[in-house]
Amino acid sequence: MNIGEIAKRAGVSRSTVSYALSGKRTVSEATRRRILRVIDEAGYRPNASARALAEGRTRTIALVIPPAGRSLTPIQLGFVAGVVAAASLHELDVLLSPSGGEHDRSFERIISGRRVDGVILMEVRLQDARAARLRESGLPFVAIGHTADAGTGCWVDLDYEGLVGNCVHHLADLGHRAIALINRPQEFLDSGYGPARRALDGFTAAAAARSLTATAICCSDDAMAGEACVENLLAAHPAITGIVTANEAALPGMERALRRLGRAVPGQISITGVVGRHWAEEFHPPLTAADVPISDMADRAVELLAERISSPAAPERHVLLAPPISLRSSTAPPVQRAESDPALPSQGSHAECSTS
Amino acid sequence: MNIGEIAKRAGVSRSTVSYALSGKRTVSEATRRRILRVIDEAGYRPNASARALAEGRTRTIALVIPPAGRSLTPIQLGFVAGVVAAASLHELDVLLSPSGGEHDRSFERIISGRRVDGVILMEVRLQDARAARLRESGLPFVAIGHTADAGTGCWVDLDYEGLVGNCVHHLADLGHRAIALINRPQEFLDSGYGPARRALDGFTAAAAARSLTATAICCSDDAMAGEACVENLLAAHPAITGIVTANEAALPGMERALRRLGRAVPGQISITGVVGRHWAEEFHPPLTAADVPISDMADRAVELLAERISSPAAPERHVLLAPPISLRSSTAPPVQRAESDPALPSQGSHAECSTS
DNA sequence: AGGCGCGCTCGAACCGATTCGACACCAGGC
DNA sequence: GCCTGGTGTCGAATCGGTTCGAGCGCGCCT
Repeated sequence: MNIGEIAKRAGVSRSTVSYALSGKRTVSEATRRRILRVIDEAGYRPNASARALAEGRTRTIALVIPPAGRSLTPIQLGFVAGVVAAASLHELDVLLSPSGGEHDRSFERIISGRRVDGVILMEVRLQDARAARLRESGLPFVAIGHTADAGTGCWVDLDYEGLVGNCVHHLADLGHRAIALINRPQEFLDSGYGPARRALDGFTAAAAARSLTATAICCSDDAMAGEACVENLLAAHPAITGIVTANEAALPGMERALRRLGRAVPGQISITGVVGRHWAEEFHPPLTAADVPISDMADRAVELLAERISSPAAPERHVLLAPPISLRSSTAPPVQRAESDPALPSQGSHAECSTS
Repeated sequence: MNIGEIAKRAGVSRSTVSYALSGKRTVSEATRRRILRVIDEAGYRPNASARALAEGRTRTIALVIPPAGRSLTPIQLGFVAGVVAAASLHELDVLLSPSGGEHDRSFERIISGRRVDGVILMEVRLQDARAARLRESGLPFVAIGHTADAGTGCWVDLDYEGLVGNCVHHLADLGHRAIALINRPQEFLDSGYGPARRALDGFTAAAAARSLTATAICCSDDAMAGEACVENLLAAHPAITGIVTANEAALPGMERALRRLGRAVPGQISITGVVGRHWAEEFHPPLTAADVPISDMADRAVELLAERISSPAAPERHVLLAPPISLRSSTAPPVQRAESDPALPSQGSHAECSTS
């Protein structure tokens, strides 16, 4: 069933059918009605490949995900779902492309075969080969996270530096004097992954500004690493009363370690950070944190891309999101140790216990 | 840069370029070399839309995911990644399609616009409108999970009935006499979601075969629900010593509840079930479970689909996977309560505490 | 009455590939 | 010397749409 068949049945030419459907030229009401009735009866839909060829656009965007071998984190997962949903509202379909290693052929196939009108690039690095390739190809694209040359290209990102800084200030305001950052894995930091780098920068700067004793460590993206991390951290730095985390996957392990060490949250240790809402709410007690606005980011990315596709000459736009800290119940003023008025003996004794 | 331009530069006709590339007719060695050199210099790749139109196939498959609004479970996420990776090996691209609610337009667009050569349908129900639509359209498709009329259509599924049965037998072999099943949410059961239904059937049948006291309950797909679920369960049925779960998302909450109730695993309560490996390993202690072979399932689904696309007349194939139970450390013989030799007084007293 | 403009429709070109039939060329066999 | 068969190449048709230029019929204005 193609447009020619419809035209024949309606007794008009193919072009008239096309115009009746697109509305790009006027078609008399009577003719239009007749054509639409035939189309309806036949259940006709224009062939997407033919239309793409003629129009020069595919109405499809690519979403480039990190190497598929490694399991995606729930935050990335949410992002994928968000992009699909947002694209659906723009009548765009989403082609999923893995990248990295053997899958680069797929990426290359999609780019150079002009299978898509634009690309959303997840988890970009400060130096990113895929971004460079896209720039060279001239295909519109939006990066999630920005590359080292932040001025060029469109991107949507989270202000990790500011957000982590806010967390530090939040702890400092409560009276904490010794704090720690639990960051993403060391290899992310080494390979120039922006969020990890900027989380560290923001942490260091804010801690310095408030004259806090600050310790930053990296932690693999899993619960077991989080558990070990917190144990080592508190053993090496017993004075720490506040923790900022940029690593959501480690949270369940952190919770486990704190419980085993007998450190109450927020009684003895306050925890905050930048994590997905889901993780913040699953934590026990619910985590006071800057919630990563995943679906916001997905919406903005698709919006930026759609805009760029329709007017490629428009200036490149950037979006830097900085969600507020959602107050839940994992932070509180630190326990006063032996100094002024020991008003809370039970908490005090607990604290002594735990440091032994 | 198109095939005509390449032909001109190489001094041959367009068809010769095409044949040199596809190898479907012989081209002299000298000509072929010349053409390839020109292609290489120009960085030419055939336009995917044009090729799709001419060949009548898009070299793309659709992966239909559950309504995107609800967060995907990690198991589904892993499946998406697995399908993308497997498809990449077959030189197929993957178009992601949400389904359900407002997103059905996207599904319809993909199907009737012939954007893809085949479809993989996730999370099918026993009665599934999408499967019916696909059957009607004649597009090859593979379902993950099977519909009520299991004979028709291709599918890949897990033998939930047998697997949950194995878990029951495992507990029975260890000596447990009172067990429970923690299933997927009630609404899944009600809406005819196969895995939930078959898990229940397998549980009931195996428990009856071994004359066990059996309780089956449903539980929402999140940690808080799991926590409440285990608490209520053990309060209502204090005799229970073994739990089988088909709900991986509830595991963290179950762990939390058991710890708070002071029930040691596997000392006082044994736990097993059918869950993704990741979840089994994150559990504390590591969960003895039938690991859902996610990437296996993805591979098989893509393989079946690729086969069906290349030879649509071939008989429809089904794959029912039944992975073995991986022994980790969350199951053990039950504590003997007050009967024969009370060899473990401390555990016994704990048990008394917790039931109070 | 002639000319103009407008509304509607048609035919043909085009997008960029694949594929089929035809043909030129050359070697070998009678 | 002619026919045969195989090899290599070309031109044209085709896939199913979109879009442009042109033409037709009609009413209105001068």
